[in-house]
Amino acid sequence: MTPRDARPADERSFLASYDASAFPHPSVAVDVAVVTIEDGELKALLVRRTEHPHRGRWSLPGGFVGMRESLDAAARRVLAGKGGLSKVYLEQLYTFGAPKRDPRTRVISIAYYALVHPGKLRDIGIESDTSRLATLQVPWAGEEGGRVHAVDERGRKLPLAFDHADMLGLVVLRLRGKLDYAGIGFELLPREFTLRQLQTVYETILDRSLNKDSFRRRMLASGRVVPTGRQEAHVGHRPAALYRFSRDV
Amino acid sequence: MTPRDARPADERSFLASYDASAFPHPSVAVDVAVVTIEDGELKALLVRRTEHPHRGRWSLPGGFVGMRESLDAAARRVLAGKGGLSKVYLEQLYTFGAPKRDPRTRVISIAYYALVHPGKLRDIGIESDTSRLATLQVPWAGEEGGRVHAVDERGRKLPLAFDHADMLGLVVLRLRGKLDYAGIGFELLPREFTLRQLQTVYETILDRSLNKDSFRRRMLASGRVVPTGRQEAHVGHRPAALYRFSRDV
DNA sequence: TTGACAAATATGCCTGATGCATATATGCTA
DNA sequence: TAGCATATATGCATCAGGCATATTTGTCAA
Repeated sequence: MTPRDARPADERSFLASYDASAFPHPSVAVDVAVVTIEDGELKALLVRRTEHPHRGRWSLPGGFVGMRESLDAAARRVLAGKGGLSKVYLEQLYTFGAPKRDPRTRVISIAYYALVHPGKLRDIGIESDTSRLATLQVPWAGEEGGRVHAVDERGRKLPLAFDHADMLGLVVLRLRGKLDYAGIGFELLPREFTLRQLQTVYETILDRSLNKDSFRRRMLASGRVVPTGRQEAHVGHRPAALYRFSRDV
Repeated sequence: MTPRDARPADERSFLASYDASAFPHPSVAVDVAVVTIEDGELKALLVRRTEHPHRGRWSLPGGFVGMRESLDAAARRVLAGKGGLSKVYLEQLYTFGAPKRDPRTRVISIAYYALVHPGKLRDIGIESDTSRLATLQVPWAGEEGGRVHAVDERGRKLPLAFDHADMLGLVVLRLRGKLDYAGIGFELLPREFTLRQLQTVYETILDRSLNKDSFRRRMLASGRVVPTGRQEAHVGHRPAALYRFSRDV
């Protein structure tokens, strides 16, 4: 939509008929869930809040949307601010707009999620006092009070600010839904990977074990996975062949 | 996100550290695609714009989001304004925020889609000078210039305002993706329906024909379709059994 | 140098779902 | 009351997924 439909449709100029300052506008922000898989666990990048509200809690990195900036551009700017994450898979997730989600003023937030493989994330030195990679604990699907928890390396729950737990919960559901459909699994792996690594990504996202043989057959038959001719080295057993993702079909 | 992360984290009160009037905010609107299936065609409710910009073009019904109103509530309010569409399936689709999508000022629009069966829509008297049910012509998936067209009953293209063609395109993709997964097909049918009607819904959304026997077996085996014991009447051939949707698996 | 190891890779079979063809049932209409 | 058009039922071939078993191959330790 755009003009106020309820307005009398007389012949004033469109500038006169739409006065942006005539009523208050909400603030618009983006929040970005940077997700990776490490040691068979889903993890997300969290930053500690240093200001009210929810001071001391953990939140997704975010920022306000500039007046001349697209939503995607705002999300990429937030990513760039977090140590140079560029060229990563980024997709809009959902828009959160409960009137009281921020106690200060009305803030509507467009949530995004980015997928990175753990090596890339560790390279840019994420862990610090105000930034960490938190493990996502996903309760059983549809379970009562099935909210996603973020925990530290010792399993202690990290308190999340605002509705960011809802955002992370939606990320998990979206990943499960798009896993087969789109090439999401590959975004969480380095450029070359073994089928075992790919299966671990699938099993982590789906939170269930998969049949090894049929997984292998299905992936090879899909044509989205092509052998590079190389194989792993120094793994203490027969090395697996390395594959890469093929976008075409 | 919420506070300005770049701000110095000193000890001023949070009210002082966040001045909503210090920088301009975009307008926030919702647009709702009311979708139905009639005569084996996907159709959407369009309204004719009576003001600039895109005066005379067709657009999705929409409205601005109130400062104390959730996004879902805003979308339902828009629906209620269109002749009393309540209790319909409504789901957030995607948020469109290109800086120039509205030439007047920055407007960020959260697109929704609603699913209705055609009887319900016809009952409330949709067709008029400024409102109509337009057929969606969906080009072959991934085809060059694969934009969705809205056409009138004679097949003439209706010009769409803003990025509303993109919105309708996304609706179609979303419907295809969620068709098997969620109970979307049933929202486009009356409370009791035949398996043939359900198959037509599936074929219309997927834009391909399905095997009748396996479709029937699959639906009955899914447990989401239960017989009511009743059957159609006066159809000029053997009447089909009537079924209804069962939410519990 | 060689054998044990651990996981990758290969092969075969069973089962269930889907595609397809054919046969039968049934309310409506002329 | 016969014919019609479509629903419903049954049988079979094909294919993908689940599962078990056998073989292959770098690594590491004796």
